[in-house]
Amino acid sequence: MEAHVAWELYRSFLAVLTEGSLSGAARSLDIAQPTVGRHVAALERALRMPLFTRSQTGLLPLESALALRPYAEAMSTAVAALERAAASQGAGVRGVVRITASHVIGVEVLPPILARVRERHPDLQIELVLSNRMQDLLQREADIAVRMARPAQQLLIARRVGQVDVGLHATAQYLERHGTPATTADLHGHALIGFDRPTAFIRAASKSFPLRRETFSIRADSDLAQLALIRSGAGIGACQVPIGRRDGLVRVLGRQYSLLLDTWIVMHQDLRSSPRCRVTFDALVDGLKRHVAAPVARAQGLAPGKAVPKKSS
Amino acid sequence: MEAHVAWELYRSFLAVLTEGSLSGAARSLDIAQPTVGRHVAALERALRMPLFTRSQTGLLPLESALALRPYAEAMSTAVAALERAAASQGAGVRGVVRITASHVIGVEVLPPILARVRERHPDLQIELVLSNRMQDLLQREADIAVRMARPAQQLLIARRVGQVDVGLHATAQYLERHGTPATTADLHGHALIGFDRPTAFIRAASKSFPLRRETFSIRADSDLAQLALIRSGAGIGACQVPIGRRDGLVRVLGRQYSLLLDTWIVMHQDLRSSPRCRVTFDALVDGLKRHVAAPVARAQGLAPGKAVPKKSS
DNA sequence: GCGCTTCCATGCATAAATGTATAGCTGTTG
DNA sequence: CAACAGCTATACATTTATGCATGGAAGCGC
Repeated sequence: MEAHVAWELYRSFLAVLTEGSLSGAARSLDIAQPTVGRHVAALERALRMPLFTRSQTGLLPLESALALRPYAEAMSTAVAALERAAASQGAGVRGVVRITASHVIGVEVLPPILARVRERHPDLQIELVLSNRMQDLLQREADIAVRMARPAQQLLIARRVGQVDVGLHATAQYLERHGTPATTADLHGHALIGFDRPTAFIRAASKSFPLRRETFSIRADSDLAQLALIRSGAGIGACQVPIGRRDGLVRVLGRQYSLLLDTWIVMHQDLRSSPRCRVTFDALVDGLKRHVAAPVARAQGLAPGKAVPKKSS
Repeated sequence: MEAHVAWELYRSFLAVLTEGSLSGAARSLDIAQPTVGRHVAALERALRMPLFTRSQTGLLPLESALALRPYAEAMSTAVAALERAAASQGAGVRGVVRITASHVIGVEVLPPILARVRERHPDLQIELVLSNRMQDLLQREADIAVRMARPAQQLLIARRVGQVDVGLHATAQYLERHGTPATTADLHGHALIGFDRPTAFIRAASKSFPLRRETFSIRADSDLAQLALIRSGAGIGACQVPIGRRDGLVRVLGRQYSLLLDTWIVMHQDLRSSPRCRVTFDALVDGLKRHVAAPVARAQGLAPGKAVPKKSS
């Protein structure tokens, strides 16, 4: 490894890795193809190891290159975060905020909240990254995350917005046709919508009630697909109670099947002083509190208000 | 913010930030001072914001520069990690491993363990980073960490090596001169060695027994200093039981003052396949298990073996 | 098999970044 | 107050990196 490796080389290296060819990398970086080729060659010389096997169809990364890839990606996300921060400098709510959330939250819950923020702050730009892996706040892949677990890192600011209840739901039409199950045993013979391969979350949920792949007659790994299936009357499946309620779904077996998920809004503490993040953070806390707490916890408990229809517990 | 900011500029930016002057940065990067000046100017132009106020005595970073600093540092640590990984490519146990641990562990416990590893693997180089903030594994500031808490990130491999017991200790000479306290009340009047400003760890410990600054007649924030004070017979203070035992210290009030710390060895899972990290990880697990478990848990409990002398509980 | 596209590698003219030398300013020291 | 050491900024020669044009090789579709 030579004295100084120019950081540019790493940028080209990563581009080749993601594009799969010198030409592609050159296009994406808006530089000339020979330049990228020279960068890769220089890097290989500097690190004293081959990184790719050249062919006429592109560059095939060697194991060594793959091993280095995560680090180059870390550089890249750092650059992205820096430039995001730079673009948002100065007072006022402007610039880009990247939010990460689960697919369901991102599709079903966040849009109206974000629309409202944007209306109040037209100079604010929002990027929504939907992903179920949530490890990326420290690396600054996102500025703010909506999570279903208390974050353990002390560099993060976390605000709990409450617990969201997950229960079994179906459409009224489905239940009219197939009957409303009154006990767990009644679920047999129903079209149950569930997961295909278990995720970490499902494994955790299995502690409350046994869940096996074979239990379900309709399987989909995408939460959104499951939700869509429930909505279209395909059967009985799990979804967040506030969403089911909003969409006129009927909750089945009530609190017998209930999974309370802690919900947190999380942000890196460095961003506390950034107006754009501050505002978005507060809006998310507010919006999700409204989504999570008010109608649900009460409908679930004993408080008055519009109760979930046809509760059968 | 302009289309493409050369990554080199960020390197120079960070160097100026840490060195405080263009000339200093140039020296540290081994390039010419005007080059660094041009880099900073180019970056300011690209980001459309001033970053420093120039003076004849150096460059003073503006708030904007300070806000961007963490990101530039993230880039830098990514580069360091990449180059570390690159240097250790190929089979065999060679290259650099960075280990982070608390000051006490790093000074009192790790050296013999690391010496043994190094003897077995002469091509292995070890960097020891002592710090009580432990947030840095994901950012790859270090490859392996010795922690006192279960890590919550799922990208990390963690192995529990047991619980290390922390108790009150003093030298035999001190106790001969001042008497051995038999009850908590007896501690009054003794020279108690403790913290100056409470840390997160101390706040957590306070849940077990009340700790206040005023309790102590000798205060030092450095764990190592406290340990040195105990060793030199200055008074009674807390230290890890295995260390006290090894150094011939006498435990005071035995299990009445006992704080059990879970001890974990943690590594990023990407490094699993790296022989150098693998070997070091295993050696740390083994060495710390030996340090933590064997003599202590037994001496503390009821198993036979060389008991801690003069136990007074 | 022929054209078409896409890829990498090479040679060469040009543009860009770098280093050297130097001037000017500031703060410190005797 | 003069000498000195440290810093930045500028001018200019030179090295270095880049882009462009081109050649050859491989895959794809007709």
